[in-house]
Amino acid sequence: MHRPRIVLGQVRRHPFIVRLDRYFNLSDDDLASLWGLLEAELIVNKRRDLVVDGYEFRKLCLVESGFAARYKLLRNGKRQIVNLVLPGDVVGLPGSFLKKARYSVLALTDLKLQVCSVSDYVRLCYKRPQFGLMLSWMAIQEAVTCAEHVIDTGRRSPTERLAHFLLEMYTRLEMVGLAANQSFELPLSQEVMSDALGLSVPHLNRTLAKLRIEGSIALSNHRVSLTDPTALEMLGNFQPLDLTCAPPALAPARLG
Amino acid sequence: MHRPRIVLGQVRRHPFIVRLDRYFNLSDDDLASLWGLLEAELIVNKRRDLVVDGYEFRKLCLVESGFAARYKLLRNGKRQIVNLVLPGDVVGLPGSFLKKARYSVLALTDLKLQVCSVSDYVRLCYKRPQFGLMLSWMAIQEAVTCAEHVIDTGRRSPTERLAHFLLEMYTRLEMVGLAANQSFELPLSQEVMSDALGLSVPHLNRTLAKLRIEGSIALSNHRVSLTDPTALEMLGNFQPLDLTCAPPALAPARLG
DNA sequence: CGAAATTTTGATCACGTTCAACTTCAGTGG
DNA sequence: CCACTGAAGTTGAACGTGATCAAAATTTCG
Repeated sequence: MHRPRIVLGQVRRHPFIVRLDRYFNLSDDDLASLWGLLEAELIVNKRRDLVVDGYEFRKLCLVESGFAARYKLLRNGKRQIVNLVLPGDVVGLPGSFLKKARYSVLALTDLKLQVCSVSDYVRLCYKRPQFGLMLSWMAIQEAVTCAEHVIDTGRRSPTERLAHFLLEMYTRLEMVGLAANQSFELPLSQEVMSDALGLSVPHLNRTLAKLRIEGSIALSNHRVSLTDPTALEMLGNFQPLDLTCAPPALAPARLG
Repeated sequence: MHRPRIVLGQVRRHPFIVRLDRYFNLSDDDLASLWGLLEAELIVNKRRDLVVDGYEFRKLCLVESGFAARYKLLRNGKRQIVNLVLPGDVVGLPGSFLKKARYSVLALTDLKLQVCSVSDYVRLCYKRPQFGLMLSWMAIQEAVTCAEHVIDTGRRSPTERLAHFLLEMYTRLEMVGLAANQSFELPLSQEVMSDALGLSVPHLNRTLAKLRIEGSIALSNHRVSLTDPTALEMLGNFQPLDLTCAPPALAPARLG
């Protein structure tokens, strides 16, 4: 089987690695091990379902570029988006660890992915324990993002929710170099946003308009500008996600 | 320092171990390693905050018995409960992996806990990689529970939410032997439930009454009986959480 | 037993949904 | 280039749900 040569310099620019490297100081060796697992590079077209609720899925897909949504369709016909998947995120976390996926994942734009199998990854975890910890870190990040989302939909007013959402998008995109100067590209329809925030489309639209009129944000095409971040932070009560750095591999205790 | 002798038979009955053992076949050796990390056994009284939003927390506390709530207090005075912590769950996941905790954890009943430090645990992960995977599994479970909670608060009607919630409680408690025959002890005030489900107390009360009148549930003191589980499952669209079992430690590929 | 917390009930009202129409825009083919 | 089409965004009016506030009933606990 032919394996392309791995160019570490390029790998280090991959948004997933950029994100991980904040918490783990990845050695060239680590990168080589991880990239050695990859089975395929995949392009998925907009509107395609990547993961389907109810079916087994056993891959981890590192998102190099593009947006996706993890969602659930309910009996009553409504849709709830559980989380947006941005560049640097992983598709298949948590779905690949369940006997059958509970959510579907939909490509909101064209997507470029690197794919590896879960079993290969887990095997690597046994050989190099730091990879197990990386998985934990990713899952914890996922859990916290989700927890914040519970608070959004549970107890925040529509305006607060939207403010929080936009700030979350900004910081998550900024982490991977896709946002700067209080401004970023957000290729989501209002229907997607409303299903993420648990609002109706008309009400989301009005809420968006409200923030625009107040001068807190500006929109053009799909570019969002946070023109009054302070006001938004006040509204949304947003706190950036600050995971600790993982302790280094070698136990500092009991040096022999 | 005095360490109590570890009685493995007892450890195996600990709800946390019971829960983990479904996914990992824990050897006596694993149990000994894990129990060797424990620093203290702790009793926390009802109404005490175990973790406080905004403060550093670096412990993992295995809940042997009792109920707690992970919650956030918002600017507007409202409270959202992100997740209920049941016997077998871990307090400090995810809080201990953040620079500062983002949520508080409140004891809803008296609590009995086994405590270990995060850095000790992580150190163990490097020595025995399966512990890193266990942490991943726990975090993934957390993420999925939370995701389900997003759907609840986002797109389910109050009745659906409550049905889903009661079924979730039943299955989580059943996993650790605290529920059977469609019936279980749930020592939560209606205020707690309403803050978990994002409803007002009066409305939760009415919703509870509705399910009672329809004959789907019965309540006495704090014992819940699911008298018509089928109806509830229909309403709540509940799916039990079925994590995969972790692959075994030894890679089946390339035996040398 | 008395005090406090919790549960239950009722009345009112605001917010956000729903449904429908209309506008704007992007893409396509005549 | 414009007409056509379908998707996405915007606006309006009416309705219903669930919040809010208040008070009563009940339970719990010191």
